[in-house]
Amino acid sequence: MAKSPDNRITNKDAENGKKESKSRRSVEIKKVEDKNKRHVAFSKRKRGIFNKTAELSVLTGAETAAIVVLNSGKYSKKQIQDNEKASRLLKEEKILKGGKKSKSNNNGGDEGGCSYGWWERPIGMMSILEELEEYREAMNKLKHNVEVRTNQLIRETTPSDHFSSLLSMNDTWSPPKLSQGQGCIGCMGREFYYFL
Amino acid sequence: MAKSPDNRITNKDAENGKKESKSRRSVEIKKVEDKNKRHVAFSKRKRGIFNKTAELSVLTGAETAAIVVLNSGKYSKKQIQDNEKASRLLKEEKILKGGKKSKSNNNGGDEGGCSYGWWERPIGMMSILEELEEYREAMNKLKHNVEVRTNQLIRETTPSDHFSSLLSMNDTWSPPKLSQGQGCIGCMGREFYYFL
DNA sequence: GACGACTATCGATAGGCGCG
DNA sequence: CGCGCCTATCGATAGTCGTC
Repeated sequence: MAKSPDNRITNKDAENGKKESKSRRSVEIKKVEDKNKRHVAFSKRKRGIFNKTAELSVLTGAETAAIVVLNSGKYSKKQIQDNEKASRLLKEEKILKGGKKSKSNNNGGDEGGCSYGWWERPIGMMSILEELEEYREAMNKLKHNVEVRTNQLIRETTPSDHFSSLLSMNDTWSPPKLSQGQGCIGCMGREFYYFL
Repeated sequence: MAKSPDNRITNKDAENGKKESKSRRSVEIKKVEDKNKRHVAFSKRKRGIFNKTAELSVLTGAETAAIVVLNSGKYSKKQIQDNEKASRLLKEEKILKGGKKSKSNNNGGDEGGCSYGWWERPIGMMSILEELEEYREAMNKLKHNVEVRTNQLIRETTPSDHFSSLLSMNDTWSPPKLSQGQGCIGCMGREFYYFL
């Protein structure tokens, strides 16, 4: 911070207080209450995380996976208010193979049922992440997919390109299109994308 | 990042002239060959990803998990030996390493053969990520842990603080210290950190 | 309401450097 | 060698506007 060439815009010194400028300004890490803004942030940051995860995989050769599951308000509420209905709903959605136990003891309240983090929920309300076991097969399939495809693409393009296109198909399960990717497994909403 | 002002140096492709800037300069997303640099990048980026993942969880209330597994040389080799196909591939890999111009540096052993991404391996060489099933129980434990602890801390501090401390304990399993966290599950090497 | 595009900023991080 | 700290930059993204 000592020296800075004047060739850059350094008008940051102008104000001390964190007010609002037109764009980003030191975002506090706390639940975004505005549903719309929250969803926008979710989309943007989700993409960012997938990119980062993919990049790490490429750069270091490590196995990386990012899993992001956004509990829709509707879903959460159903789960909270009536676990039986929730179970049925889940089955209808063909997301869960079998019913998971769920307790109905919690606060509810928030429009998204996200008033507190998923890690804080009672054990009875199994996290979606805990269903990972069921996805093992899917992962194998995905791996096979990748193997067959020999996705050379990944080496010629930046991960960002892949993901920006993949991420644009919002919340839709598209098995045949999952050939490209970056060693990243992404889950959005109740749907799962397999980027690898 | 589509377009950039003209006052910036936009050398994305085929830039032979080394920009002598002291710090970061448009890092190309490809395997970092230098082992030391790669590991540094791994540490830094891993931390960054965990932070991001944690932040997303807090901001949107989504369930998020980041899994990063750096293949240690030992493990990879052992795993390879246990599989016929893999074994054969190992030879192939070594040949590849020798033949490739990129590997002429200093690493005879590298990190157990990471010359190509884990997602490219044959199915026989099961990915570490595919062992996720085994971690389900651990995840439950972790969840219980968090539930009991009622980690209020997460709401008063930035995720970064938690993680910087947690990440400092490199590759050591520390169950009792995992109470705080950020809805993020991290795996490093053969050890697993449960940040939630 | 959701998304894409743009812009101004903030945050992440590649290089360095020093320590143990 | 690995890690922490520093600094100069680059990349991610909060706000905003325009479309559908």
